[in-house]
Amino acid sequence: MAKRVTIQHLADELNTTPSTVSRALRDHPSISVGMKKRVRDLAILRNYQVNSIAANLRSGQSKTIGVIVPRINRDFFSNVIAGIEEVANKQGYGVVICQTHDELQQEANCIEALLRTRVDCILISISLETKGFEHFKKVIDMNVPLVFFDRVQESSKTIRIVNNDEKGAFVAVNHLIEQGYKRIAHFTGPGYINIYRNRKEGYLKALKENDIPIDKNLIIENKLDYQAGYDGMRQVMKLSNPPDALFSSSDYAALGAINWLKDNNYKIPNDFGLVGYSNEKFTSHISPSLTTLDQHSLEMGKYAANVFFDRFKSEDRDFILNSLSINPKLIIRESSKRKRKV
Amino acid sequence: MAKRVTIQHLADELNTTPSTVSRALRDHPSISVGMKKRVRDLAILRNYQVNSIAANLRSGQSKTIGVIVPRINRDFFSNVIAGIEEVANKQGYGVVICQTHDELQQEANCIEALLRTRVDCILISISLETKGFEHFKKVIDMNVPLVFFDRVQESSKTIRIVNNDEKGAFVAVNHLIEQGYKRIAHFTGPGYINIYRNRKEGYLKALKENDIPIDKNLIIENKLDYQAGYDGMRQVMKLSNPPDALFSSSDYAALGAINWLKDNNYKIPNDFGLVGYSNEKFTSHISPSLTTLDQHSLEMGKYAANVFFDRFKSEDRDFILNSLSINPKLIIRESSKRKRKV
DNA sequence: CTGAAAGCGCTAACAT
DNA sequence: ATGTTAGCGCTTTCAG
Repeated sequence: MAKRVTIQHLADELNTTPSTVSRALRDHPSISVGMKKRVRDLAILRNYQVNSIAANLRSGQSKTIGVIVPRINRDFFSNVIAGIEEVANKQGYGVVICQTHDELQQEANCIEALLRTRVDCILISISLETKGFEHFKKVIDMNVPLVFFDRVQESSKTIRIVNNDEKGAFVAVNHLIEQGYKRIAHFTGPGYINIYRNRKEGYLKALKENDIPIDKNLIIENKLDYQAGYDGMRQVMKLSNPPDALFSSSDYAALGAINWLKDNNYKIPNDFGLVGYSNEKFTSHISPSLTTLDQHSLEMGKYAANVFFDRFKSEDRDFILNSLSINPKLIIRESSKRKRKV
Repeated sequence: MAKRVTIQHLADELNTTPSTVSRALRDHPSISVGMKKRVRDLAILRNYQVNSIAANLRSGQSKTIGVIVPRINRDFFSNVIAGIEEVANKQGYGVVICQTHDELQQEANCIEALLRTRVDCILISISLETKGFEHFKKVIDMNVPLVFFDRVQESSKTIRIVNNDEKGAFVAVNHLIEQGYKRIAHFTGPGYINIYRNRKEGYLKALKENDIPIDKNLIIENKLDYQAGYDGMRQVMKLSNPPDALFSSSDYAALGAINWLKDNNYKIPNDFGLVGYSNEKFTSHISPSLTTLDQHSLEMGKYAANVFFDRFKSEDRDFILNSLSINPKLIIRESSKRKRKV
């Protein structure tokens, strides 16, 4: 086991001190170019690697950002993460990712783990099970900046980056109405989660503005995964007065719905129109391709990370807003395009 | 900024010393139950959190495993990661994840970053661009255990966890032949990557054993993403003697192929049969659903992590194998089921 | 059963 | 421009 080479070794070999080596390595202005070169050459030669652990302990910061998401294999989240990484890396920060699998207990575990590793900041999109704020208390107590994105905790004063879900839903449902659909169903998630509640609001608002009566039987709250979508579709289509369109708060549930419709010989978009949410990659590859809302996930990640770097790092900016809202963009595809336009 | 509570604070308040507090917290046998209780109660009361950075510096290990994958938003990789996390967390280890986006430069960056943070082990599936071993040298030099999985570096003596890709491919192609397909095309990736080379071997072997002539025009090497699949399909179908089936080394490329076929009015599986690779979740949701090979991704992750814990941690096991091979499982779905059986 | 003391590798005031 | 010194928070001999 070759012991790892430290700053001390380099100093000894160059007949100088650790401080000089440290400074040389980090391009400190008051070190002569000659010394810098000698130090660096030797560092490379000896295959020296900074020990960030030691550096972090000393400097009191870990130079890493902790990110907590429900699951990493969603395009939405993996793009957000990519955005965070882009900004963080540019600032010399690392990113560590945890997934909660949409479980509250796992979320608490993730927080504990990140706190122990002394991340400088936590960016989080909460799990489906998260209602309370207790497990975030510790983060606040330890003075670790906390930024919520997408699925946020609203009972707190902490910063939030969200989509304008209500507006997105409103635009989506209006689009369906324009295409001539009359009875529009809606798949939604738990009402205590901002995004689902807001999307439902947008849905209701669009119906009202178009004088379409609201039918509670057409609003289904479920897990929003593939199977829930499949089952939900069957459920609403068995009504005496079934819908002719669906606005789903999730692309996965919309996919389930599409497959139920296909299995039962409905023609999309003629018999039935659909709009999903999130612009997951598969939505453009399936047939019919799925109309959906793009949430600018990459940008959302960048914003979230920048909140930390701007708000908590530099005092020179007067960053007073607590909540940043990004407008989603409707991507119209085959599943809802009943009328052809020029 | 409330300064964070340390072991020293607790010691002061209890009129004891840091060593005692440290031991009490870690359930050291030679601390009285009374003391343990007092320490722990106070720790909770004061909201004490170990500073892993300090602990790691002292103990010389970070208790974290570094994982490097091409991209996290593939079901295959995210499942492998889940497997790794499961094993690691059980051992009190954390996991940090890096993605290379299939770029060599990013891969090198990830390695550097993980080395700096002094991860205790690196588990990696290499990028599409990775041919050499140079950037792994440093890992070996620093005595950090290195485990390859799935896409592995074969020119080294390091441990590898792989699928039996050749066998998987062999089984897949045999299945197509059994279903009556006569001319089977193949989409593959760079030949210097084990998985693609081995799958191609399996494909060739199956053809040979069934006395089917090999036609090089039917073997396409591309990026294996959706677009490459779409374009590749067009390319082979324009041949004077086009294929009637495809074995694709990637589910995404197979999806592209399916869509080209649909766009051109081919009927699947009657006119054309397809088999993909990896059992990505979407393969069961599209129509026709895609026959593919499941790689036991979760298990692969567990194996990879356990290699570290068994081989590098405990000396009591004689773990001599350098390469562990897992048999993939053919999942037969609509895209290749031409003959109906009982 | 508990305390004293040293040190992990690095950084940064404070010298010189 | 470089050296001296102290210490980040924890663990771990070694002594009682």
